[in-house]
Amino acid sequence: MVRYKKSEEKQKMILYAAFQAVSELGFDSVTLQVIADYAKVSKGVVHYYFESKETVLIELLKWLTAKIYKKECASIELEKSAVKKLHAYISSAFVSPEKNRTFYRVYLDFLAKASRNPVYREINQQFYDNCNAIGKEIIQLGQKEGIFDINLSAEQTAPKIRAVIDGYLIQWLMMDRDDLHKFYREACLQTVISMLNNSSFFELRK
Amino acid sequence: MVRYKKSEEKQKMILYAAFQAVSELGFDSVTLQVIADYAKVSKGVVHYYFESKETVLIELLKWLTAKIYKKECASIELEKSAVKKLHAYISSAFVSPEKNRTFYRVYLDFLAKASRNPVYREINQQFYDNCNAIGKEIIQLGQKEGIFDINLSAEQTAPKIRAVIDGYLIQWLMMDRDDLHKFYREACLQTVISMLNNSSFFELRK
Amino acid sequence: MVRYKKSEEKQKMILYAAFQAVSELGFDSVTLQVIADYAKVSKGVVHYYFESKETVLIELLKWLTAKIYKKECASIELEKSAVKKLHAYISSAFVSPEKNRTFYRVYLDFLAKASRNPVYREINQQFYDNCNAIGKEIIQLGQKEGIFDINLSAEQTAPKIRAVIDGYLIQWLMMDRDDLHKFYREACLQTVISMLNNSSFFELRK
Amino acid sequence: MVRYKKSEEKQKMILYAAFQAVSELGFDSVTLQVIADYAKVSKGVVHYYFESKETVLIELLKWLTAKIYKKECASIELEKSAVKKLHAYISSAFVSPEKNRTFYRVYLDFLAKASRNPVYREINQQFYDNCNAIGKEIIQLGQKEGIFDINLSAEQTAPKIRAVIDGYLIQWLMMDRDDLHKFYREACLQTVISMLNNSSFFELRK
DNA sequence: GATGAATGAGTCTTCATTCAT
DNA sequence: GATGAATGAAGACTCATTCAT
Repeated sequence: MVRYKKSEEKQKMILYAAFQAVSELGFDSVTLQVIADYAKVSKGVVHYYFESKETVLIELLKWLTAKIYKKECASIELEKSAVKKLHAYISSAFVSPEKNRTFYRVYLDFLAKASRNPVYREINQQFYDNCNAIGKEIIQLGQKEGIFDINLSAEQTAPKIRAVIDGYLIQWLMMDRDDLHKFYREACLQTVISMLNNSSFFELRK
Repeated sequence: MVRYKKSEEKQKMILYAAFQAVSELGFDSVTLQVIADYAKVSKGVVHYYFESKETVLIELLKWLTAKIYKKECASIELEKSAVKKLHAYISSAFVSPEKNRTFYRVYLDFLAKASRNPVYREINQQFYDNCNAIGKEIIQLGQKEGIFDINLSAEQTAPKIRAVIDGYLIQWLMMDRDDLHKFYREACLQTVISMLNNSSFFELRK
Repeated sequence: MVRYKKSEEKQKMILYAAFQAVSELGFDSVTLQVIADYAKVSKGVVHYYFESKETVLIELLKWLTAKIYKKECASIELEKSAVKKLHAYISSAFVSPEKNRTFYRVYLDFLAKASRNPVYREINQQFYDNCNAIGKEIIQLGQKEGIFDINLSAEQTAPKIRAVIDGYLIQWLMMDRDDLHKFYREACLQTVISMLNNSSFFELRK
Repeated sequence: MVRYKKSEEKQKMILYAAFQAVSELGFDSVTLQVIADYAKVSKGVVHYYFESKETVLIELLKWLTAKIYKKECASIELEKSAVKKLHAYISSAFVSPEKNRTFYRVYLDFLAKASRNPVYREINQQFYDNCNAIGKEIIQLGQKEGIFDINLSAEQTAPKIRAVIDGYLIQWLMMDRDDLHKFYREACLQTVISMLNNSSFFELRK
């Protein structure tokens, strides 16, 4: 069957509607009817553009992680120094309470699914890989600049940055306090920087 | 009363069955029939002990987080120094690939729900508070011992420890590689220690 | 899952309701809701007793063909001579306009399905085999009695009897004229008898 | 008009596509999309040439039975004697395993529908009438030739020929064995001949 | 003439919940 | 206390039909 042919635009529209719907209601509670309602189309249209509900969700997550990654890329590209790039990266991750809430709600549903389903895990792995590429770039630049510990393996350290970002953002989401968003962003930045600066210190004192 | 006791035991049994079931299948896919099957009781029994499916899940998460917390408490109590307590705490959090997988799958489902539902959020907050109490105790002890940065607010820093632990464990879960479990535990420990040691450094260089 | 345990009676009731429903509306138009309505139970009950709609239909056809066969068996057992048994067999097949209509409508749906689906074909083959056993018995008895052509292979001739019966009953059904039922029964009987008597004649004149 | 002609051709094409589709999938499973796919046209075209799905099916069956009848007519016209015409008729009915399978699958679906729906029954009646005209012609010729029982009413006997043909072909279809096709054709021929030869015998011995 | 996007009614199926035994 | 039969609401999915282009 020839699908996806013409209106890729409409597909995107449906995905965005699904994103809003999932964010507000959660994976379990989102029905195709709800997605259709959010997209202001009939139920049949969703099926017309996507084979199944599962497909909608999978495409949603591909689209979403790709979008996040692109934004992060764009924001670090504007900066030159490692520290500024790191700032930019983390600021991009902590974009705003509203957007973080919307995204991380969906992302948590996604992670929960990914913990059991290889298809979702694969998509997340792609996201991780992309984020790690960013992390690696920043670490290596910082090492060249002499401000990050030269002994760190960029390869092994990059994932840790993402782990810390996600850890903080998830906790922030759970706190349900928008006013703490800035605090969490700073905390995250601090933790990452201390991680990149001081592993040698840690080794000495261990 | 003996009867009451027996009831309580059976309740626990059902909760444990629900835990296994949710871990394997996820919140969405778990039905009361499945829980009953895991518990080797009839479907009616589950309803006999719990008002509704929702109640089962809520009780499950109360029980689960309480259990995790107790284990963590027990493990740090055995140690005297701050560093050893921290080790014990993190080792307790990174108990084993199998147990971490089982727990964090459920916990992710839980967090996803909690991001929208105040009831679940409340339960998680209790868990966070408990964990933060542990964190605070360790930080303050370390500060007394002179090995942790004295300028850190224990109150504000304790949550960060949990954020880092969860961040690492979630990423580990996504990697689906049991052999990396140890690596993630060490990375987590390093990050936490560098966080506690070096905030002054960070301040200086910023 | 433990199904089919207790109320086999209710299963039969649902099958009978399905039989009536299919006969009146046809396979395509019969929904589980319709079957439930005919059985005067809720829609869920049908699913409780049968895995799927397909299962209902398959069981229906097993049950139906078994029932027809049993009746035919019972009717020929009462007779002693080959001709009388043949009469009984065909009379049993041409039981009454109402019952023939009800059964053959369903049976035609069944045959249509069986022409493409091995599962249904298998069930029909069982029915054919049973009918052929009846035919064989009659033919061999008639040959012993000296009234049927001794040169006929009972094995090869028995299926022909059923083919002729079905051919006539299907045509009768299409005519939609109850008053012709008797005529078709007699025509069927004649054709079968001439088939059993005269193959030698045919050979001679060919 | 050329336009009209083109239309007619396309209609035939769609009907033929529908025929193939129904034969392979059955009435229930055939959708307009499937028919369109088989005909290599868009879904809209089918609706352009036919009012509704039902119309497609009805026209299909008219077209199909007319086609079969024409072929049978053509084949008996080539022969002179009654026996040869009968041979030709039955050979035409038993044209080949492939074609019989294709046709009788559809025809069974058709009969199943006809058993409840007067519209389809009407079309089939037309087919029966046509077939009976052939049968009558053969019988009367045979009676003139002195090889068929002169006491037979051609009017009443002709339908029986078709009943026997259909009975055998349906059973053959159910056996799913192409190698038996020839056997069933011969058996059908024998049965019809014995039917036409020997009714007087039957009367005598009854 | 032809296309295929859009609609929404209708179907199967699942499952939490109720309740008679 | 315990069971599992019964219910029916709700969801995913299909598909004939319509209609703008």
